[in-house]
Amino acid sequence: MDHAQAVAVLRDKGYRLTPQRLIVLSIVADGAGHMGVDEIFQSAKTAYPYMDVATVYRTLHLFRNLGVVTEVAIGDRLHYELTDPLGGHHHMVCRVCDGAFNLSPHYLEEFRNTLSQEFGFEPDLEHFAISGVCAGCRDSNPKQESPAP
Amino acid sequence: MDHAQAVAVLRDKGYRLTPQRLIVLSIVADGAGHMGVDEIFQSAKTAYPYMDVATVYRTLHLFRNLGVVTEVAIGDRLHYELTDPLGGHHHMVCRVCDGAFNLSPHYLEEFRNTLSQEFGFEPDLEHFAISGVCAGCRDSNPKQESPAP
DNA sequence: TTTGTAATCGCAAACGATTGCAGGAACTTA
DNA sequence: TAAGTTCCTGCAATCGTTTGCGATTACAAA
Repeated sequence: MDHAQAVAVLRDKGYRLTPQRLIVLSIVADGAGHMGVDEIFQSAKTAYPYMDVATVYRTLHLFRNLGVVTEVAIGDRLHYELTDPLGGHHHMVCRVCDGAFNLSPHYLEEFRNTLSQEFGFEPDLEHFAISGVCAGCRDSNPKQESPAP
Repeated sequence: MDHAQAVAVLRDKGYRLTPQRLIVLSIVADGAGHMGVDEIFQSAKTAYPYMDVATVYRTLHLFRNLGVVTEVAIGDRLHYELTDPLGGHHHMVCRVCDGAFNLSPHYLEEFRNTLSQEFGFEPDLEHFAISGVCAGCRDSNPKQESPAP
């Protein structure tokens, strides 16, 4: 999905091409993946000072429902990026450094098949992030605060 | 984990046994799993009218960090239940009917091993819910609203 | 180009969740 | 049992996100 394709999707579905939507789209498209809402909002405000944060949220939700952007939970905040046309990738997010790493969907397919066959449950595995600790932080960082004295 | 064990954990770690904490603990222990915060708060307020919702949140987070309760995301709301002493189970949550179904951890172990071996990434798969559509809703409910005309 | 109309926006209020602070309560020690 | 200290609570302010509403604007049709 690129900028032009996204505009075509909006027009084809009958949604208006407002300056606000085009600005948000450009920001997400030009950003280097995983953009937070406030990051997008601040950037949009410099391009269009009357921009309201509610509009940013509404626009991102519209884009998400149209499949134009993909929503990724990093920590407890949602981030957005242009949808990967090849069926997408998943994310591994380190809870120590907040770094995000891409993961091929291949690794989840077997799990999906098991759930579907054993329980008849169809999981939404398209866009979700797996929390954990990355190799770098695991090897160097002593930070913890869980079930321990 | 039962009520008495939870109290022992609090005392052993040096946390105070306040009425508020004991009330929240009893409510979660007596509830039939997956209790929402407001559900817990309303119930606590009848037992102790001065109870504040901030205290409920602080108490639940403390219990979660101590491993006394398990936090489960259902929809976009967090729910709580006493931690399963057998290492816990996961949840499959239907996004149509919001029903929650337990899932043995066995189904995630293979996935965990793959991530650890291939990427050195240690995922937090202890307490998370898999969103999707359950067999009942899949077979009967026509509700949808995604990338379509 | 002008007009009509429904989609969309900005604003402000509201919501669930979190945090700072000062008073009060639980536990320890004597 | 009484006193001291630290933790914990209630309150209120705040944060990020969502929603209702009247005003504005993009687009279609004349």
